[in-house]
Amino acid sequence: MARYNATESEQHWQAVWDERQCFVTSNDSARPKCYVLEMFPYPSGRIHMGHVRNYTMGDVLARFRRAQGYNVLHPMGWDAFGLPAENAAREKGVNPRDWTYANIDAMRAQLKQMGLAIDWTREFATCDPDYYKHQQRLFIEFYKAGLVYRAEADVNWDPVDHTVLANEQVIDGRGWRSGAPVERRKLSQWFFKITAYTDELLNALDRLDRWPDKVRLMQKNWIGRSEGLRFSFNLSNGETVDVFSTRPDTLFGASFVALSPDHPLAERLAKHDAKLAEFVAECGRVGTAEEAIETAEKMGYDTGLTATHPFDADWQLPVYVANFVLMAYGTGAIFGCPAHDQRDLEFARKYGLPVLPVVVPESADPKTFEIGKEAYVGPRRLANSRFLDGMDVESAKNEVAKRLEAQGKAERTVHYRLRDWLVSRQRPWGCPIPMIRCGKCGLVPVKESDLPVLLPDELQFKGAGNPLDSHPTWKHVACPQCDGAAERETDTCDTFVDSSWYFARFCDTRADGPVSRKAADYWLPVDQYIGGIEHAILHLLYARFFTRGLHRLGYTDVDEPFAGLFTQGMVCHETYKTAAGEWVEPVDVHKRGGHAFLNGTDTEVAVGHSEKMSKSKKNVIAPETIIDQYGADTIRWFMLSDTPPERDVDWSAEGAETCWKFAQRIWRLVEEAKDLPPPRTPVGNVEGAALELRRATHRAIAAVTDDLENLRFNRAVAQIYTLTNTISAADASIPGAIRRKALETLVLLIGPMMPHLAESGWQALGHDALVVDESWPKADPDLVRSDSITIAVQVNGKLRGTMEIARGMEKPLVEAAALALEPVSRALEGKAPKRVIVVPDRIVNIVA
RNA sequence: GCCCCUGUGGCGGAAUGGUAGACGCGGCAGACUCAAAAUCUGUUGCCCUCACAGGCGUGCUGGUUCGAGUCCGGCCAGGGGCACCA
Repeated sequence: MARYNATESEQHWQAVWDERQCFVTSNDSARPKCYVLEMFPYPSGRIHMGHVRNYTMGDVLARFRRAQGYNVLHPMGWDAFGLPAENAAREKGVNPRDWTYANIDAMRAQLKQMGLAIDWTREFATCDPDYYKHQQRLFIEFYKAGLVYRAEADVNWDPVDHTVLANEQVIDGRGWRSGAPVERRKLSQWFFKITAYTDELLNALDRLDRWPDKVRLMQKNWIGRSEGLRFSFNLSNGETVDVFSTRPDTLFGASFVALSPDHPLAERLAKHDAKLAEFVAECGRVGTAEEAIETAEKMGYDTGLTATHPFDADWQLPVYVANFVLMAYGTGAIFGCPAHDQRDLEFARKYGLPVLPVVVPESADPKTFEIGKEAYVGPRRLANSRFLDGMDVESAKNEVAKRLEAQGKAERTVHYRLRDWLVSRQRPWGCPIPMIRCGKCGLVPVKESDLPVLLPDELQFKGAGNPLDSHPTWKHVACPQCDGAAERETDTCDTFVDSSWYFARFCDTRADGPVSRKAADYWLPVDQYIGGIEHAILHLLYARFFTRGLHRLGYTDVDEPFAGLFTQGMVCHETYKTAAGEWVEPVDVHKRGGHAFLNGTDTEVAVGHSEKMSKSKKNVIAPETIIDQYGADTIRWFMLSDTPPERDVDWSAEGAETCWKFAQRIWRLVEEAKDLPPPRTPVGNVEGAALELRRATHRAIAAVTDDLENLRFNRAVAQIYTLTNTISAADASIPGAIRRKALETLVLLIGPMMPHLAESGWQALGHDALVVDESWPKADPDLVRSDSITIAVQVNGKLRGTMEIARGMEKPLVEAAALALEPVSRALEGKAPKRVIVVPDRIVNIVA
């Protein structure tokens, strides 16, 4: 019997699918649509296991939906702008464009080897002028619609990548790519007005019911809505200062007012107060890095001013400038209530300010309750608060708001953590921002007829700074309005802009405008989006915002780009380290008796935790080596087996071997079944073992279908193993036609997961058509549920036996049968049962 | 610090409040083989037992229930997100 030759078979079927254009998708079909999308890759040069896992899942779903009769859109493209190309340019002297397109060619070939059911006619890269010209047009349209603006702001400066970063791109005070501590700089930059949609982005999360709760929660926290009261204090110098508080109920516990060092009032006061100026300057020097913030002590400067308590004209509070008050949140000023806010407490202790509890826990006595090192932030009753005494926190908040509003001093407001999206990057390998700065006319968009603003062919990467800025001619242009000498914007778009609308472009990649309304109406939203959890905030939030922008501009009717989201886990692998502490690659390691050694030696290496595959830990397995050895179907099967798709999976050589053996096993079954009579051959009455095989087949169809619908690939795999075992065990007593039918069903069921093997098997079984053109098998409900079932019999909740009964058997009969069981009477020890609970077709529990 | 998630055999993991451990890996025993690989068959949570029969088991601890891996409370451990956001 010939072994299954995966390499040969896979090349063959990929060529066949290609020739017959099996996966080229029409925008015009009577079939229901299904848009399946995986997050498109950055063209680093080669695919990694994370890609394999991601694209396998999407491919299974795309093929499954296709077989179910959907018109499936499953495209692929390249997130092709970004820093690695610039780094390659700097290190190797290549052109970033050439480097990028060469990488795309290499990765496309690798993806094709995986046998993905992708419509390659829709492929594009974000660095294609034909893509970014539309992005430039969108930028201008967003600008005209008031969704883009330029402003001076404190920005996050990455000193290694020499660019500014969005808030979302600062992780623990460090740049998301470089890992360098981010510095604060005041610069004039371009922003997308994502805050125009804050409420919508927040509220719509509730309707994204096919998104993971975790991602929705992360976005919710990121947007960070808090309701509170904004009100003003009268100051001793005749001015007023606005503060924002979510806890106005604690107003009688106030012991100071604090301004941010960046507050306009603080800056004004500093002009006449050298010590204050020095204090403000020092606050500015403390970085935003995590350590800096954690270790930074609460520091304040007493301005000498006082603020009058809103409810007591005789009550004066000192006004400080304090380093822990952020200008960017709320009003940049607070009232400090040390008893009920940890930061205020630390500040008050340091500067000897009063700490008066005004909310007291139920268990405590208001007269003796004291605050120690921890502020009390719990619920219960107001105390020491005049007209608020005895109220609960919520009522007190309302009462304060009501009274201050009546005085015209306050307003109930909502504040958010979310800031506008800073999109300018001082990088040359990105989509040029299509704006021109004219001395006379100010900021002027590039004329539509002048789009695209193309990147120059050659860029000089010598020295620091943006090569677009230092290019001899590129930035010098005539003003589109006055025709005078003007300069181009040399900043480019954050690459997250590129990925914020690519899914809409896929709907019609030949559209004259950025997005074809007709195609978008047909395809959007994406039915199932699949990618890594690391994009839970950045990419997914930006894409949600951008889709709203597209809606406003009339390109689409939808607000939410991704109706279904699935976040897959990472691919991990064991790590190996020598005694000297150097990482060792898995290919250089072999295992013997539970220990690992360097190949060809007896030098033991330490086996470390399984971690995400990374170059630095040298625990990367290149997918192409696995595909070369076992074929794409094996690696695909591995990615689907055992581990639930949302969890991290451990790659293992043994596991890959197992998957390969399973492919061979299927092939053996096919070879053995070749000469069996076709499934339609009359077999007379089907009963006994033959009926059981038929039932097992239909149960498998039902189960696999249900599991694939819900992306439970690991369970679908288990169901397929079960059916395979049943088919293997079926002997010659079962009519050949029924055995053959079972096997053919198995071949169709593995179609989405191991598509090449399925085609080979289908062909070997005598079919002329392709599996990709076959319909998904349908389970017969009558065969899925059997007539007799095995139910459990418990005594006092303990299993004492099982019995096989007819489905739907009447309760009294079931009860009698259960009581007649020998283990039951033994457990009862002659006692009469107190009560018998019969759950039809499920269980009997006898209470003794 | 705040918020969230997860704890099940040697391992990956199954299990609408109803027979815990499906399926896979690994182990053990056997068949085939001169032998090995591959393949096939059986077996495999732990304890006691020759066996039958028992007992114990889903991080710990209470509770709800005829019945809890699943629901509720408290703890412990691991992971993730946010982090001077008033």
